[in-house]
Amino acid sequence: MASAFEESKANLVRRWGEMGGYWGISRTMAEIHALLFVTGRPLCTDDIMEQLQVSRGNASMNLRSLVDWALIERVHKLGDRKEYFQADTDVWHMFETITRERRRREVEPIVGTIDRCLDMVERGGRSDGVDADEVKEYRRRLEELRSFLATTGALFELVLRFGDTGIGKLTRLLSAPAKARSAKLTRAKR
Amino acid sequence: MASAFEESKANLVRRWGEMGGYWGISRTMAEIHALLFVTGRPLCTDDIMEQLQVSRGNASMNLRSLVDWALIERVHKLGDRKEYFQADTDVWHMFETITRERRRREVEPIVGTIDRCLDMVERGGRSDGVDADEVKEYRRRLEELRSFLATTGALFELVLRFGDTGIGKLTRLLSAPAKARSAKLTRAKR
DNA sequence: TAGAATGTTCAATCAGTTCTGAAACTATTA
DNA sequence: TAATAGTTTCAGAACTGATTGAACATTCTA
Repeated sequence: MASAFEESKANLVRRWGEMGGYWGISRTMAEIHALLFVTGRPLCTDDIMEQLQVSRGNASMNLRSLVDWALIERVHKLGDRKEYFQADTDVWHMFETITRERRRREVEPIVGTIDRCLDMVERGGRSDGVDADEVKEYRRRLEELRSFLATTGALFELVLRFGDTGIGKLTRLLSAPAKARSAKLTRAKR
Repeated sequence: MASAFEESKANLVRRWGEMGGYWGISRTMAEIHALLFVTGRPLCTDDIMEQLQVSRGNASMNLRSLVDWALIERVHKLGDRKEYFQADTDVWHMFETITRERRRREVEPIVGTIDRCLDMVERGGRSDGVDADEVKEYRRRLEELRSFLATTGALFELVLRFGDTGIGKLTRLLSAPAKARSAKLTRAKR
């Protein structure tokens, strides 16, 4: 049973699962995703339960989350009542999906909080024995932070706009010596 | 006590702590970092214990981790035996530090695994009843994944090379209409 | 409609992490 | 060297989040 091929896949799944932990993704969710990613063809819940040794409930929950994240999709087979799942195999699309979702969940709330915090010191006015310079410095920091987050956001959108194949070009382009750039860049367009 | 300024800071610290959870960082570690970031001046262990209501042990451990991550540094005051800590307040530098560390811990192992997995199917040879096309497709996927990781790495280094202030320019530049670019870009250099 | 197959939910349990508090340790001063 | 001030370590407590498994819901088939 354990051909080199199978073992290779199993290895990757295991490692991917470990890494999932570092990301906010649960181990099992990451493993399921990896399994679907390496397998290529759609698998059903029972396949997953068997191959990863997890309970039905667990599989069901995590499959749902993955579908919510749009990292996998349900597929149906004619004449088969079971639901099958298959992973998005376009790595760049995966990246877009994950990053967008994470920005929404993690960056946006922070930006909101920063704005609210700036507001507070703004309208809070000159109170107590707070040093005016200290407040000014505080504001500067918050504004820098917000602008940083905005910039990474813009950068992200930009990278996506260059898309799937363009991005390799883009980096090669930008790391090329400045002189060579202008000509190439106008050709890259879109 | 609770001036608008204080409250504003406390808010930010709380939110930052919550977000820390999403990152692999523990809540307290994130809160300490936030506290130092918003406070600006160095604080000692007791300040932190009091303001965040955590135990000495907890504070000590997390301060150490933050120093390990190079997100804060120890400072000493003349005529005071206590250790003080202060946060790196350059947001871009923070970004560099964190991303570099995360790449090392999270991306590199995955790349290693991918290579090992590719090796396995390579030297494993034609075994059992495995479909040759399936293996080929599997290899394609792994290679795509590896190349994706390499590209993001390159992109990251690139962004850093543009540095602190240059990056804002870079994105504005690149999102500008293609025509306007060539002229500006040669000026941006470095 | 019964009953078989499949999917979902959720309370209880389990596993992994973080936190506390006190003891051990280190460095400094008198 | 003893007393003092500060820091680190660590065993267990508390907490958090993941997982199970059984009950429930749904859909299909005869």
